[in-house]
Amino acid sequence: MKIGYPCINRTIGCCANKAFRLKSYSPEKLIETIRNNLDCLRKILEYNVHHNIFFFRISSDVIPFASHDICDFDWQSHFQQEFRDIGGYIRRHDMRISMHPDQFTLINAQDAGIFERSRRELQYHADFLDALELDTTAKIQIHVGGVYGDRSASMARFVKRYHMLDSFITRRLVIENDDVSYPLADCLELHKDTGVPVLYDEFHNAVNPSGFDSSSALGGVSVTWRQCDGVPMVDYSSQQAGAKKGSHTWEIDIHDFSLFLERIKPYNCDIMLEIKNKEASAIAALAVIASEQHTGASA
DNA sequence: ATCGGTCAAGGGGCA
DNA sequence: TGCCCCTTGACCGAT
Repeated sequence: MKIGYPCINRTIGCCANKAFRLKSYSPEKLIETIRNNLDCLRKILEYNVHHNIFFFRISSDVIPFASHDICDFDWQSHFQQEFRDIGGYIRRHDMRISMHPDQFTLINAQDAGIFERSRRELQYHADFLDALELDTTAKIQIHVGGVYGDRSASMARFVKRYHMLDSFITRRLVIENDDVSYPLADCLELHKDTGVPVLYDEFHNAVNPSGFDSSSALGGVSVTWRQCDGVPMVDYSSQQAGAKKGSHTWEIDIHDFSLFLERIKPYNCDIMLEIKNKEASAIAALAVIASEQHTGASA
């Protein structure tokens, strides 16, 4: 079991997801920004290894505007050496990597143009992971998409569109139960029609449930990940006290996390902590696991 | 130097 | 239909 955090490190003082406004786009600015982001990504990964954190979500913004019309820059060739170095570092340390395109990536969109832009965005993410020469256990996670007033039609459209995607995308694609539209039961249904692995989000399942507790959810998703997909990825967060329902907590609740681990004990998975203080919570979570293993060994 | 509205991209919920 | 919210942090123009 690996523990990870998404995109940003708050300790080391650099930013691997630096972007800029479309209005101020220039090829020079793009190159400079990518160089900064890759340098920082490398530093974050080194920090992670040093702290036994072997799961990381890489920001989609490392290459700003990568799938936008304005960008015709061949970043793969220009930064080939940097990608090889970083990819080699990831593989040497057996790190697990995910990426998460944002909410505008909708493969079940009614509009063909939105689908096409989403397809290009997914292509960028797949190209990125390919440039790092990572195997198919490195995943791209997306939500199912919009409901558009007709859930079954929109799920059918997801299946149809999924089958239109090239295999170099689908071999990395996984879907995640979301907090508003498509709960876990729908994702498992879509797995049946597509074979897409399902990434279980514990917090979304609490906010938008569909009859699964943590344990049965893990049981359900575990069989959707094949050998070539790696062990299931799981997103974990908890509610920020006093904030709007669905707000991610600032700091991991160690007690709640321990209970979660206990409930999913029979299953192996890699856990992504979607918690705002990032690496601090990952380190705290690792301490919990270490102490429980110690307790278990001496019991 | 600091503040805060706004940022490529959509959709959902509510009035 | 139209408006505001989302998740999120940082850009960048206004002051």
